Amino acid sequence: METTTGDAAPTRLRSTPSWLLTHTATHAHRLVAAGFAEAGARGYHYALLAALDEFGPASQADLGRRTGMDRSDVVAMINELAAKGWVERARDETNRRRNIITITPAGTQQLRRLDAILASIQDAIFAPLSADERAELVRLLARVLDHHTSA
Amino acid sequence: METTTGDAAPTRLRSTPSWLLTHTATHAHRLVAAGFAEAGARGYHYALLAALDEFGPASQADLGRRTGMDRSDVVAMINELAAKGWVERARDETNRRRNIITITPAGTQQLRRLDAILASIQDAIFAPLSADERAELVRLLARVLDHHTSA
DNA sequence: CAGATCTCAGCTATACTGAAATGC
DNA sequence: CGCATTTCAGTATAGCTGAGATCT
Repeated sequence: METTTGDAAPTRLRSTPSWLLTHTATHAHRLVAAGFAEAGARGYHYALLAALDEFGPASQADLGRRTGMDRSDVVAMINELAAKGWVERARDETNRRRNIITITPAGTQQLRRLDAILASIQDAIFAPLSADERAELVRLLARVLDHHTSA
Repeated sequence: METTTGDAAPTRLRSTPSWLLTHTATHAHRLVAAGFAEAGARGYHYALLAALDEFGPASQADLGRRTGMDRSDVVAMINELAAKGWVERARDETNRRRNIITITPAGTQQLRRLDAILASIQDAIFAPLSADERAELVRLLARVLDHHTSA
């Protein structure tokens, strides 16, 4: 049997935007996590590699701010990424409180692999939406997110 | 300092629908959980009370299917709801494997309280969207959810 | 000294699995 | 017997807190 079959949800829930949001997010998260797991990665890995690829070497605190991750989760994830050889951690000699995290060539390769995986999973998740609808969804969600982060 | 301030996220993340989805869901979830906590409740409580109110007395298995909750989480949450006097648990004598869960008058009252709390939190979460946009968001999310549940 | 950074230990909630007990 | 239901014990992950060590 599937996660949920038949039996409609209460209309109170189905008409509550945040309920729809958290439930679709749960389904999406499950699919993304499963896809990444086959490549030996997690969602957090992708977020960190993407930030390093786009903005260049950065401190762990910067990475946390960029990706919305907690400082202690960044520590743990950089440990994993470094163990797999996807990033390198070096002390910043100009400010010795900091580590400078750099993506390696192998890390860049892994990022490309994850890009491909993620793209196909997005298609699976949002299959019932047209390209225009998907873009509209992105626009609406980005507006809501900005409201809560740039406040 | 806030959860996230300044520092833009990588465009790879900001243009990935499922990333926007899970992050907005996280913010929404945090606000809802905080609001419900002040009333001594959780999101799970609301879902169960809403199902009981709309469909009448039901077994725990039914409630799980209606609300998308796991069977073992239903057990734990019904324990809490029963301890607070918001539902009653009785053995179904026509099928003694089952419990029949019934919402109490106090439970109905609590549901109304939570309705009011939830409505005001939705307004806070989706403040940057017009009524039309919010409705569009609900429509798009419902389509995606249906695709993954009624499959 | 205040404040930033990194790290570790540990907590909570969500979502889920496996297995046992009971009953149809 | 197979199957559904309830219950319990336990796991994994995300997100977060507090505290200490180090450095500016």
